[in-house]
Amino acid sequence: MLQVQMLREDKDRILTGLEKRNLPDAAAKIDEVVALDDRRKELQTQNDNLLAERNQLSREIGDLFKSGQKEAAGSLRDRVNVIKDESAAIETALTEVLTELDEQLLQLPNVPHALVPAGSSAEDNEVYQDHPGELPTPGTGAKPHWELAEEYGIFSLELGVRTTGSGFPVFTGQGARLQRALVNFFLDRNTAAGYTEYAPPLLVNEDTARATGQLPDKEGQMYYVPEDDLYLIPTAEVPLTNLYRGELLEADQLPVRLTGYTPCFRREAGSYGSHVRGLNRVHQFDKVEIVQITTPEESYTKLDEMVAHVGGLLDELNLPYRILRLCGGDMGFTSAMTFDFEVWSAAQERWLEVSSVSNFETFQSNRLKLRYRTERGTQLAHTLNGSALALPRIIAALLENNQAEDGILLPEVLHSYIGKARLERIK
RNA sequence: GGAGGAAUGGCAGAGUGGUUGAAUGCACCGGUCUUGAAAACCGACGUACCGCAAGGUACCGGGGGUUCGAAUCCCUCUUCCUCCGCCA
Repeated sequence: MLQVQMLREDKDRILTGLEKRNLPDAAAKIDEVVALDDRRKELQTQNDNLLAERNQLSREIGDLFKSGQKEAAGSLRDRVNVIKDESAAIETALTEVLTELDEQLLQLPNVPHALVPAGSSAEDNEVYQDHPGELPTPGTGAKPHWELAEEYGIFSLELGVRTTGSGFPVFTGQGARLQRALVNFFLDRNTAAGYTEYAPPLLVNEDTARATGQLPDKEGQMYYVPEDDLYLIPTAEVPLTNLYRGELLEADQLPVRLTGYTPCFRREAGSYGSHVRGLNRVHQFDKVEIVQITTPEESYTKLDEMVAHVGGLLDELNLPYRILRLCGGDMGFTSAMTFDFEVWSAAQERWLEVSSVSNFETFQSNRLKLRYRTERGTQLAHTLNGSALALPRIIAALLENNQAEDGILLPEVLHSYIGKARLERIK
């Protein structure tokens, strides 16, 4: 959530930024928020003054009672009762203004960083780091991962339909082992890089979902359990970042680095078709996430650091990838800058997104009330997160890119995790 | 699910209607003393909002109520602890 103070002091920069998102009527929306906040201040000041008078009179009434001056106390009490009525009326108005202000503020997306390109769709994304050299060509007859999955017994969508419904893959045998191997590999690398491992809850309450920005923006994308008013997490970002909701950190506690493995649940309402075959888009998938909490001065350095870390994981897996800097129109609601990692899927001959690394600046921390102490007082921290990494498309790419006569050749870093160097056909 | 108990500042822990934003101890920070450290002593020590400032307002788990006045009384919700039941 944007801070009103920022809207007041930095309107031009914010407008320039929001234009990159093609947000209609941005200027009018900002003006309205500021006007509401003006009204808020006015009402609050009025009310504070009334309450100050009430407190003063109450003290006098107390003194009068002690000295036995009952009549004098009575007349003061009448005056206090008048004040109470006035104050109640102002508070009603204040609550209305606050509600409206909150609603307006909730609708404003984060302001893209100056380096974020303008644009309306994925086509306007900037190729930040292209894959060097030729893309691998596995040769004619290369099979897409959903065919390989059958041949090698990696996962079954049919079994998922039996237990649950479409889009819930069941990993089997060496496929399940591969998945576990990748999770362990990622967690080991992340913890070695200084991230502390957490295993958070997979269901979260409404406050948590709102603080990281999933609500109200992505309401329909999350599975919801009405009985208990809980949401299944769409990413570990939600519980991990909320671990620090409401905290006031000392400067020497920063940066905070967290990592966690969780299944992720996404309704993906309305996306069907050939481009979502196999593991390309599923309702439940495994992901290892990294999160950082840091200062405004350091957050973009940390973003670079996280991008480098994720790139290192893909290097180790020997997967061809490129890095995109998302344009304003393609970026998430809460982000100020996002880098997407895409791996090349040789058989499908297309890029698959496997990681998204973002700096949210103070957008989340404002909702989280996540601050740290400086010499000049408290300040909102910056939050960042990224996938390191999302599993299904990594598996898809590993299968497709590494298929050979004698099996699927696994990258060396995985050998010890999976106990063998290649996956074998089961039929 | 049932029956009890509890929730106060970074921590521990007073406070059951009136200058209590809150005693006291510990921790932390500044200082005195010391060659240095410890000890001792002195001082400072919550957050948010409004205000140029002085200052004002709010906050003692959340919400609501009673009262001139609530950390303190009432209602309600949440969480934690103990016991019983159920259970991976």
